[in-house]
Amino acid sequence: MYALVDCDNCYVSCERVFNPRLEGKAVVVLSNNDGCVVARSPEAKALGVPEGLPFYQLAERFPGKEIHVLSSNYTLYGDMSARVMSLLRASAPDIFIYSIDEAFLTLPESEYVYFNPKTWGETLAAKVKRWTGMPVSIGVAPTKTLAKVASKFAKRYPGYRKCCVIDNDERRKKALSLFPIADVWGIGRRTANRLEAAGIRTALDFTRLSAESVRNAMTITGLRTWMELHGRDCITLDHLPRKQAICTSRSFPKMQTTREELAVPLSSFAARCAAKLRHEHSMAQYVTVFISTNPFRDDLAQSSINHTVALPAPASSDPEITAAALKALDACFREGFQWKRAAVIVSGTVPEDELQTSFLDIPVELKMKHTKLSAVADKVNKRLGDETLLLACAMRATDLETGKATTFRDSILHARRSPFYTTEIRDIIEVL
DNA sequence: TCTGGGGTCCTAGGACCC
DNA sequence: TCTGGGGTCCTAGGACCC
Repeated sequence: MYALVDCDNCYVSCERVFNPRLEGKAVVVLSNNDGCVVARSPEAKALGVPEGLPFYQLAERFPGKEIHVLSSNYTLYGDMSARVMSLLRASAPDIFIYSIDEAFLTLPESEYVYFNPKTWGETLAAKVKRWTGMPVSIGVAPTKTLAKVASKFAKRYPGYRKCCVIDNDERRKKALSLFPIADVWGIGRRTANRLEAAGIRTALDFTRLSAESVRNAMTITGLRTWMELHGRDCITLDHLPRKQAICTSRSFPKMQTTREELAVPLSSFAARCAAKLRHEHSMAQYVTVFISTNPFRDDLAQSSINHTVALPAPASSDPEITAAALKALDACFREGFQWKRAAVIVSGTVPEDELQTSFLDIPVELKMKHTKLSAVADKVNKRLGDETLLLACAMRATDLETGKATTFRDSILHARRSPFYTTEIRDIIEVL
């Protein structure tokens, strides 16, 4: 059996833990640069605030409504998630963290005789809430797709006391008959529209199709979902392979026009990619830079360009990845456009310990130097915060008025961000 | 004026090889 | 008139997830 543990409105709940005034209110959290709505409280959902709504349209669309708006605070959400996950890890032998707000737990079959999943789930949800402040909903079922279904019921109906179990055929069919096909894990908007047009409205309707017709219309991935809904466990998530590509991309608060303006954020993205590679114990063979204009501005010339540079040998250090990214930028930069967004993508990853055997002709001493430098950078930045130590090319020239050099991160808008309650000593809540 | 970020998997079709 | 057979690898595009 699997248990899916899902944080309720994760980002909003993180904020409410430290700002209880937000309880019971319509609350939304915005994306980077305060661009659009990425999380909503149930009250905001009830008002009809759609996900992805551009922030500037919020006041137009919902005049006179009291909606609390917050910038996203990923430092806080990441830390709160780690707290929740550590409790889950202690409660089950096998855990797979699926996203910042979800984890699948595998429940040991051998203990079923003594094990009541319903009581176990209710107890776990209550403990997570009491210890971290985070409300979670738990679904227990023989497959991951059914566990997802169960968790939605646990979330929707308070009667379940935060845990819904689907453990026999009668319950499975009953649940699926009440479950819209569009809400099934693995069925996206496109497929849902097609199915609904064919009169398939619930998950139960879908399970009544033949395996063959599902396979023909939706390929092997659709068939897996179909089998999972029938109670056959066939989606494996453990042993996730090394990431094949790692991407860091951002929109700019203001459009950029010169090569120099783009070089600063791209240096920062490159170093971020390098750090992610090192975290995975990987090295990359290719570095791609991607720049694009603002597609919403019909009045401006549009362009979207990318260029890939092959590294002489697999790399994961800030200097090597950054140098390649700037080389790629030189190759794709064009004058006469207003660039709104850029990305660095590192790909062709190999495990870092394969380096020695496969690439004997590289300058080993230089490589060692980069490795040591990166290790120091990781240590400093972990302790004192991201980008405490960074390459000079990731900084804008010193501002003559303030005497300060700034980074790309300094330019990102987050006007309504909450304090770093759990990770910064100066931000710890004072009780007066 | 203002519109997010980061991944995975699958398939079809073309290039290429013998 | 007639134009093989079988395989791999790569890429682009679509669909999905959070």
